Amino acid sequence: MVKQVLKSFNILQFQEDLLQWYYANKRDLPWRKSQDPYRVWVSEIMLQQTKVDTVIPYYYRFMEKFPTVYDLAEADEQDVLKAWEGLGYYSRARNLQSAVREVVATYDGKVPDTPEELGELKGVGPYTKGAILSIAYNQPEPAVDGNVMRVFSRVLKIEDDIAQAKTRKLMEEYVREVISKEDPSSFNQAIMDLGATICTPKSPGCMLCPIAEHCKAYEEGIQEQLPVKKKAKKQKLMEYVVLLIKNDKEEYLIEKRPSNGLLADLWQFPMIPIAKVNQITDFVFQNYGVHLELMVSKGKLTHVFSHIKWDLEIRAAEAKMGTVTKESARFVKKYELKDYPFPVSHQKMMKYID
DNA sequence: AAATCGGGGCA
DNA sequence: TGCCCAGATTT
Repeated sequence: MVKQVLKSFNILQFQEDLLQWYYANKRDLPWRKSQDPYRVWVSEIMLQQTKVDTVIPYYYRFMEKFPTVYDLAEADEQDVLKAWEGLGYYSRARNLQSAVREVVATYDGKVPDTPEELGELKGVGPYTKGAILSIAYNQPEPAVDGNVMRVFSRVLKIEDDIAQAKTRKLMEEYVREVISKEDPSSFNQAIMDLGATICTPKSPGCMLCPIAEHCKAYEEGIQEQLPVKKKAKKQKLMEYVVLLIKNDKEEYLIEKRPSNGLLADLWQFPMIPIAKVNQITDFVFQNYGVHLELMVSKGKLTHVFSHIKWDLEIRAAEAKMGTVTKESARFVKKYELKDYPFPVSHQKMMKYID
């Protein structure tokens, strides 16, 4: 099947046209200044489901704080999460540190250069494994991300649903056949640059495309119809009251979220499910050991995740007595809040604090 | 195979 | 609003 599609495809000419364009037009990105596998690795984790422009400032700060695998391996998890604060998908940060510790312990601090060893590391899936092998170690391995699937679906007119897992495997087969054996690092990065700047999801710039003459979708004028992707289902609504609880020492009650699930290990102000809205003081006393006097509502805000939508009402409260009984909760001064990693939704609430 | 896991930018 | 983004892991 793969060979059949590629029968009428000039692989060598495609490689040359793509690479010539890349050598002349490649983006100047901070993680392209060296082939240090650790630097490549960090960049690839940060770039998962995240735009280049968003990553750049995080990447600079992270590499300054954790320049080598040893610095990251020895760091406190909370410091790593603080460096990741606002970037999202926080399990990436925890998995990265866990994997780096594995590299220090098992591979003497040297990032592995085989698919088998790399694939065993936490947070390193098929894409990241291929990206490290090709970009840092110059091996002709596929690194199939959203860009690659979009470009290849158009160039070869592949109409499979790219939301399905088996389609990624199919794409890897194509890339193995088409990838440059002389410069696989540049080849993979060239496809990504092309996907990010020319072969974009909407209104692709085919008139500027260096490989338009190889593109079956362009030939038929169906580039806007590809790739095929099943629609995502809409977010589930979750409603909470969020309490900004201040005690007589001008401290605020915060708690650490569980180490599994949504926003794992990040901190937040206490959230009360809307179903308990009529028993807030009881709920807080039972769960936190704190007696409350509820104050005015400070306003509402919404926060949208990939699969959940939070509707939040912000409510002030004063702690009257009692000691905090919840293990994961504590009162902290306003100026100490900056030392804890908070999700963006709770950063938005800081402005309601006196 | 489908659900989970964040946040920002864009039309 | 819905869609996409240099995806991986869990169910």
